[in-house]
Parts: sequence; C-alpha cells; structure tokens
Amino acid sequence: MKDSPEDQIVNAILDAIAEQRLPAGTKLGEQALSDLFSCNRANVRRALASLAAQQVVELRPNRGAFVMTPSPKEARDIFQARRAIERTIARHASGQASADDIAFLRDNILEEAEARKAGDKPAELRASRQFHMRIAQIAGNLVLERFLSELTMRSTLILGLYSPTGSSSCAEDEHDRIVDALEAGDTENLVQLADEHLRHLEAGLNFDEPPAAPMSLQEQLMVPRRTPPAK
Amino acid sequence: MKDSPEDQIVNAILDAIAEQRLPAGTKLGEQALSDLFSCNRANVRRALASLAAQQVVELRPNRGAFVMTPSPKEARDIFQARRAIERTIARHASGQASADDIAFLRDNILEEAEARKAGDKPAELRASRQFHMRIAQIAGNLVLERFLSELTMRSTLILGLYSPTGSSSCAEDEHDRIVDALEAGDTENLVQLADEHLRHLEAGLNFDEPPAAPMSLQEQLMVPRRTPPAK
DNA sequence: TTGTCATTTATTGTTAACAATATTTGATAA
DNA sequence: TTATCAAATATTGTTAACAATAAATGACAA
Repeated sequence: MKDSPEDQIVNAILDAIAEQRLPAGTKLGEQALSDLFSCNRANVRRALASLAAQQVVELRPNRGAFVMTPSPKEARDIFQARRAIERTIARHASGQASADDIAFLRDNILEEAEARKAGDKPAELRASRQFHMRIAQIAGNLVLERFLSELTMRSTLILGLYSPTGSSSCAEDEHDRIVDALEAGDTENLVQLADEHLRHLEAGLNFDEPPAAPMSLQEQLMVPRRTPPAK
Repeated sequence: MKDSPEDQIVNAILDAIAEQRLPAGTKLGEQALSDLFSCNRANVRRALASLAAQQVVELRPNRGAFVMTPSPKEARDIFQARRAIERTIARHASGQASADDIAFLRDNILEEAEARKAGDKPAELRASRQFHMRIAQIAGNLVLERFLSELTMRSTLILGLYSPTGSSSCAEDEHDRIVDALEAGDTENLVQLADEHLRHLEAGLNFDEPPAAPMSLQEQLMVPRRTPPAK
C-alpha cells in the first residue's frame, strides 16, 4: 500500500509548502530531491511536472524548478476564487455535518489556538488548513475540494510573502462562529461568515514592500515538525 | 518561439479532448505519442503526468495512460462546480465586456450554429467552448479561467459518454440572451441565465445505459488546430 | 469448439551515460 | 578594490539500453 515515488515527492512538497517550511522561490533541485527520496531523476522530473500543473511550482527552462512566487495580482485572483468556492462549499455543507465532523472542527480550533500560543507556526497552519478542508469534505464535492486544496496551498505562499508576520492566519473566533452556523444549519449566515473570514485574511496582506525570499532547498522537507527561523 | 515537446503534447491532447476526437477511455500509449510528436518517451511521460494532474488523464500503474472516464458522481460534481464558477465569472464579467468582446461572442454564436447545421461536431464544440472561455477572460480572473478550462474539458468527456446524441450541446438562443445581458450589464439576469444554461446542459444527461468506449489511440490527434489566440 | 496455461510479444518502468546549458570561480586589468 | 571575462563546475535536458510487468498468442486437453 505504499505509493509511487512521484506521489511521495509531490505530497512531501505539498505538505512542506502548506506548513511554510518551503517558502516561495525556493529552488527545487533535481539531484537534491532524488537524493532525499532515494529515487532516480526521472521520477523527480515527473513529480515536478505534476506540481507545475497544479501551479505550486514554476518550471523555468534550463534553470530548474522553483516554488511558485505569486504576484499581487495572482494573490487577488486566488482570494477571489477562494471566496467563490468556499461560499459554495459552505452552502452545500450547511446542515450536512455529522456529530463527528463537529467534534473534529471544535477540537481543531483548540489545536490551532494551542499551536499559536506555542509559537508553532507549521502546526498552526496545518490545523487551519485542515479546518477549511474538513468543511469541504462535508460539502461532498470532490472537484471543489481539490480546487480548494490548491488554493489554500497557494494562499499559504501568499501569506508567507505579503503578511506582516502576525496577521498571517485565521482568527479563531471566526472559526468558532463558523462551526456554530454549520451545526445550526443556518446557511445564509454560514456563507456570510465564510466570505467575511476570507476578506479579513486578505485584508491583512501588504503588497508594499517587495518580498525577499530565501532560495535554497531547505532540508526541512523531511522534518516532521519544527521551524526555528534561526539566522 | 516554439514551445517544449511536453507543452505540444499536452495542448494537442487537450484540444483533441475538447473537440471529442479523443473519447473517454482511449489509451494513450507512450510509444505511439513519442512517434507522433517525434520526441523521446521521457517527454511523453512528463506530459502525461501533467495531464493526470489536471484530471483529464488517468494513470494506471504498469498499464499506461488513458483518457479519463468520469463517473456519474464526478459528472454531478463537475457540473455543480461549473455552476459555482461560471456564476462568479458572470458576476465579474457583467458590464466589463468591450465592443470587441461582444462582437466576438455574437460571431461565435453564428459560427456554432453553422457548425451544428453542417454536422461538424468538433467545430461546434470548439465554438461553444470558446464562448464560455471568452466570458471567463472578460471576468479577468486567471485562476477561475483555468478552473473553467479544466471543467469544460471534462464536461466534453461527460457529454460524449452520457449524452443521447443530440442534446449534447448548448442551446444557441441561451447564448444569445447571455450576450444580451452581458452587454446590458444586467448582472443578476446574467448570473441567472448562466446558471440555467448549465442546468439545462446537465439535465440532458442520461446515466442509465453504461457508456461503451472505443479504446484505441485515434490518430485524429494530428488534425490541424485553429484556435485563435485570446484578445 | 472452449477453457487453461505456458510462451511470446509489447508496453511500462528504471537506470546510467552523455550533451547542452547555466552558474560559479578565479585570474587579469583598470 | 571593482569589473570583466574565460575556464571550471554544476545542473538540466536527452538518449538509449535494460528490467519488470502486462497483454497477446497459440498449443493442448476436455
């Protein structure tokens, strides 16, 4: 039941991006990756092609693969698309959540709050992402779920680039109220909350100062946890 | 400025699917493709990985690549997602169309009608798809445009599988009224029309009899392409 | 005929060597 | 020092051979 080398690479990179261990602009060298995952370069190349199709990696001919660096215009498009998709998801999820779903989400909120308190950014981002993705699962549309998965990934890159450290994540009381509305089946309110939640996140962005990006492949790709910025 | 072998292959296959020259289930052999595009198999494999990431090709380990065969459930998800996205696109496009845009769309409607009359299915599908994609361009959100591009592709596969030959495409008078609303900037009406348009398309599907699919790589892949560039 | 199974053939998957292209390094001169 | 440029190094891109797996073939027996 182990999956192909390509899938391993793709998933490891997606996870790393989702937890901001791999910042935008990081070079993804073929040699480095084939060493890390002990496979051949052909597998790495296929994985990178796949990631490029998902818009989380940029392929520059003869120069290699890099974690995508979203422009301000792309950031706008991505958040606009996210609102459209998450509103739809909210509509379809409303009233469909099982007791397990609600319990998971309530627990998730605590988890995220703890991670935030502990200053564990990757854990916080992971929890926050899980919150949004779980609601997408409740909605039961795999296409929208996949789209949202891609957009949350790219959102994380955007936050890493344009967020004045601190505003970089969801407000937990908003998550709380979202679960309340979801549980109550108050559809219109839920949709409205989801929309506002994303507007707040976007409002926290600052495009004034151009982003400075670290550029080397951080070996945190293999690390299960932890991110001391050091330096 | 010619693009890489991968891009060529990807675009040729996408075009072929969009025009129903490549039906669902068609096997995409590596040898056959590398012969057709006179490149090596490594390029073919990368292209197929990319197409798989876009969900238009299915990769079965040790068995090869096949044009994706959407299930009824996937069909439902895809049309639901399309409605959400095209409604949003309609909202953003409303009142933003230039004179050129309107002229293009009016002309496109005639083109589609002619193709239908002439029984030229690929031309009809191409025109219909261009109609939807042009409006997406007017809306100005590249993310939504890309999502819609993927969904129209998959919709074409669905129509090829589950459409009782005939209902398999858009009603032209609906396109007409959509352009009217777009030109008038009548946002709410436009959104409503777009939604109904897609519901009608979906309502024409029949999932009762399981689809029979031809399975060989049709050499229609090489048919000359006339896809005029955007704007 | 029809079904089974071993053999052959074709296809996908892996690997390593090589070529083409960037990038880095270090010497030289202003 | 600083700038320039050629050589050295590293990385990406291509190719062909080989291995592993699946599909097709055909002989044989009921």
